[in-house]
Amino acid sequence: MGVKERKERDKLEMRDKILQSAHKLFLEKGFDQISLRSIAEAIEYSPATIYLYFKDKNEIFHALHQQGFGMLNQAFQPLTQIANPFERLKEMGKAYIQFATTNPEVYDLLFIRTEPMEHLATCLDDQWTEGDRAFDVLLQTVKGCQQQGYFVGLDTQNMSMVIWSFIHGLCALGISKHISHVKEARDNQMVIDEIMNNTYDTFKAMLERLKS
Amino acid sequence: MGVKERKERDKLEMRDKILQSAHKLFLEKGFDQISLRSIAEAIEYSPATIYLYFKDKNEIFHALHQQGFGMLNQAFQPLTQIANPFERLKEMGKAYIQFATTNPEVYDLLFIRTEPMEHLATCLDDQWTEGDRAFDVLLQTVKGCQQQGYFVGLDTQNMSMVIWSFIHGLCALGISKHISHVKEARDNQMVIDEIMNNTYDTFKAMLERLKS
DNA sequence: ATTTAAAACTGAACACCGTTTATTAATTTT
DNA sequence: AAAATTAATAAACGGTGTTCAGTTTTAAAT
Repeated sequence: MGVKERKERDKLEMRDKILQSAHKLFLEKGFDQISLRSIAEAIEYSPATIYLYFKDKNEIFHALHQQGFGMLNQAFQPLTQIANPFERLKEMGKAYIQFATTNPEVYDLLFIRTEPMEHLATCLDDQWTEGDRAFDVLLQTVKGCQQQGYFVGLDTQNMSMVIWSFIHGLCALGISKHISHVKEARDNQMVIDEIMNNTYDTFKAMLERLKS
Repeated sequence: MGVKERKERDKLEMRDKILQSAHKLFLEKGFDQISLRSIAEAIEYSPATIYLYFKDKNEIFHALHQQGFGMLNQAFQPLTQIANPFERLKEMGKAYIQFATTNPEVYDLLFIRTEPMEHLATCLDDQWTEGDRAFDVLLQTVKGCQQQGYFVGLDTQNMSMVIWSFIHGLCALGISKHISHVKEARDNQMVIDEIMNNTYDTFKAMLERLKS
């Protein structure tokens, strides 16, 4: 009777087991240190077995990608409470940076690595729904700010892109070890965080001045 | 007599030959499609030979990294002619975006990939001189802008970081195929360029407003 | 000119990687 | 109990970066 159902459950369980192991290895060793073989070993199955549940490695990473977006959305959840759009915008940036610095590998997967995007492009149903949704949240917030006199005369979409570009650029540089110039010190994570915070504070100060 | 000198010349020539082949393959096939074996084949030597001239693959990429900075500096060369710092700043951004979109693989190597930075970290003499220098150019330009009434009251270094973060973020998103939301269209390079230009125009408009 | 020392180069191997296929083992259906 | 279906795997394929014991080429010394 319920044998078919059980099999489906088993299938999903196995998928999940694979993903969990992948996620764990991913956090421990970073993106390009994970191999199908290491995942297979972790779940105590042969490497070939994984191919019964996933088309290829990219599909696994795409699944992790979606999972990562779940984490990001969760981090953004509390912000919906903030009624004032400009305050919300500022807190969004803070939360975004916080997310990126505490989950650098995940951020890398979500916004820097091209593999998940490339896999997406092969999916026929080619669209980055998670990305679209997240960007729309930003868009609405910016629109709210404009209704309160910020950024007037500037296109909402372009302004949102400016903000996203800045925040992403800051996080990307921070994560990828490309901030070393700013002489204060080198390679010390504490210091990099400090630079990122200072930079973000300055950006906020800029935005403040754009109120008419 | 001059045999030692000739040998040294030969050694450098070989290094250069390897680098040239690497650079060519790099432009043709992209970063992670280059293998030492393909480089070896291109120069018609055995893979093992390469290890007589480079410690490992990362050292090759670090050399390409430096070479890429040479290209970037060259692209920035004409800008020194522009006396007005704010005009120069705006053209710098334009040139930077131009460079990134026409040489995406090089940009990727210079500012996104972590491998060259990681190799650098193992170099004892650990410092990113090329990066430092380029950032200093930006810093001086921002300082010039401030002397003309722009961004007053904002820290020069932080302001420079804001600008670099924005431009880098824009380029990184453009290159890495993460711009697809902005609904106008999908995956069309023309459109991505357009979005980048619009975003940059908006950023410039923002900066314009920050004159006291 | 011949031997010797050194430098340049390479074939073959090692330990990995993602992926495919033929085969075996387990389970469900008949 | 037999047949059919499903699940799992061992083994192989073609690829990767890297190492090292040898060979070949070159220069120096005799």
